[in-house]
Amino acid sequence: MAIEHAILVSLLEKPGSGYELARRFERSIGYFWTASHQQIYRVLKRMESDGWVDVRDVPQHGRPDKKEYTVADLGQAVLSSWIHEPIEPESIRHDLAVKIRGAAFDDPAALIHEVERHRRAHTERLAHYLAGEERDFPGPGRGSGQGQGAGSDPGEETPAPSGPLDAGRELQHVVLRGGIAYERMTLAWLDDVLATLHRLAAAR
Amino acid sequence: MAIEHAILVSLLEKPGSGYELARRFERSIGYFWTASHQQIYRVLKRMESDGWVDVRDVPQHGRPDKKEYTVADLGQAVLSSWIHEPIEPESIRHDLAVKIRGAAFDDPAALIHEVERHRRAHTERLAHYLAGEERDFPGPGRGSGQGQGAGSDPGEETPAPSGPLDAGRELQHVVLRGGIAYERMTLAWLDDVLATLHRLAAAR
DNA sequence: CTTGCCTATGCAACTCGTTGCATAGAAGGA
DNA sequence: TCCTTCTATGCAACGAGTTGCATAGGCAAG
Repeated sequence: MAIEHAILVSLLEKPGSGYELARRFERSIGYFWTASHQQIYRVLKRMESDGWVDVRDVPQHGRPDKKEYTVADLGQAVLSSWIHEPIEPESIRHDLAVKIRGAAFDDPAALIHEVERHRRAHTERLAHYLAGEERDFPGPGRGSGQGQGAGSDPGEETPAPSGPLDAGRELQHVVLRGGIAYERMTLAWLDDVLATLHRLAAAR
Repeated sequence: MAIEHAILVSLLEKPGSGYELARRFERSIGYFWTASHQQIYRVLKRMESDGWVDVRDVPQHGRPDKKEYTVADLGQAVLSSWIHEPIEPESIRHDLAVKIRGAAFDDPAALIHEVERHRRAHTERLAHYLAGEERDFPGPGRGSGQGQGAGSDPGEETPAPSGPLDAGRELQHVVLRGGIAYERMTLAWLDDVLATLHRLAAAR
């Protein structure tokens, strides 16, 4: 009960075809949700027959036609009611943590390369997020610093360019800051893991 | 291809029944992996018929008999080869982030209670982890501080009580530190989200 | 000119995981 | 006494998600 909602949000932000959705799920939305194109096509078809979205055939020059999906009124309503119903705070599911605990019954040093590989991948992701932030949310106002929560002073309004309709942008930004904080935290933890593995290898 | 491995690790740390495994998955292992008892029973049965684990019937006084599972040689080998094969760095799948972006097309203020609820849940989890750390890993050495990575100086050996066989404990501790860092990061981010929502609500 | 990649959509088969239900004895509280 | 909770195991049905494959035109590099 959730890919539908992610698709609805993405289509509200910008209508598009199944293919385009699949690419978005590799990018901005995919930072916190993944889905393969097969799944997206299947779900879109169901959503269409349920009246959550509308389709429109768009011929293209030199490319296959695409079906552009838009959110229907019913889809809006479904999304709204989902937003209002509470969900369980989710727990992580981290393969690497299982491997680390399993390494106690194998050679811990053998994991060092794997952990370094993950570290590189997360470094890349962080750089990618930061580049996206620089591109889409420039300006000095509230950079994603230490993730210290930016205080909780809702009183002070941003003086100059506080447009009325950029709630969407603000919310996209806070989600992106979450991704950045997650990657930073993960990198620090992986350093901790590496130090521990090295210590164990040295003292074997 | 992973619950099997989590079960193998858990059984290596301590043999037990399906029921006991299910309870562990709500606790220590469940910090980074969840599984319902139905699934555990089903997988255990398959693992047994594949020769990865051995079963032993244990009669009990005043309670239903239980089947105690132990890891067989083949299971050890399977786990070892899994540990040595590389896995993809996983991405998160965070429902709340979808809701937050979706709130742009609904009332952002309506999310405040939900986010506060999540914040409470994560506060509890953090307290739970910290209590577990205090209990299982006391002593001053390397408390889970800012998650700053504890440096990367593998040269310095802990002088006094560096037992030879607590590789398992060390690895359990570093995984727990990961859970703690995750919860701290999440709490900071939720504060950021709350501040953003309040700002938007004030400027609506 | 062939090989491979990009756009674009989709089916079929399978595994993974959740939800709902069932059984059954013992212990403890209302 | 009845109701709930805990231990302990399990089936059946469904939904979610992955993997493999198929089609098909255009474009670019070797």
